[in-house]
Amino acid sequence: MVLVHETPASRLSGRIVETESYGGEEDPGSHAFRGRTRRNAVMFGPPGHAYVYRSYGIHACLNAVTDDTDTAGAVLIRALEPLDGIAVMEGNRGGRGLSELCNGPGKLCAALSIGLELNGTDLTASPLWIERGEPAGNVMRTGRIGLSHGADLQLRFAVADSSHISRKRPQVTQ
DNA sequence: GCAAAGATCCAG
DNA sequence: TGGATCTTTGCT
Repeated sequence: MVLVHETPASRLSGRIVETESYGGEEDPGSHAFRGRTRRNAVMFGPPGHAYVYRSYGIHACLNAVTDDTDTAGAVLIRALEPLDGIAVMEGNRGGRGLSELCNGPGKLCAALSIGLELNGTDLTASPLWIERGEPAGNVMRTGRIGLSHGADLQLRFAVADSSHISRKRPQVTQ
């Protein structure tokens, strides 16, 4: 799968190499765990929309809403392998190495100029969308990262041989 | 109204 | 290893 953000200046895209999935009230690690709130309202909306939230007051993180209306569920995009607009991404990220451009949820949003103004946008009718790319290679399944609850659930998926994922040797491999 | 924690990142 | 930095949330 390939994430594309078409900006007025350039086309920015990258192959999705790492994701985590989040559920609803049954998932203690999800923003939707305690029900619908102002921030996570998009997760309860129709699928195919972008859920962008602010993390630690500084970073933006991008999710794709997956479950049907009134059922919370989303996939967090955690890392990309840069494809189009690499020079622009390096500029957005302050001139980092290629493997440092998008190897984290906050980083890839900075690189692709994805901000909170894109929260709730329809991924099928906006400058931001996801399209089918080459099939992923060796996909490993591990525990989710950075959570204080539900981190033991094996809901993180990453391409094992990619050099663009956030962590090389995770806790558990399949 | 106030306090605390958070799906992170970077520098030292 | 800890600081930056600020919004959302829940409790008083």
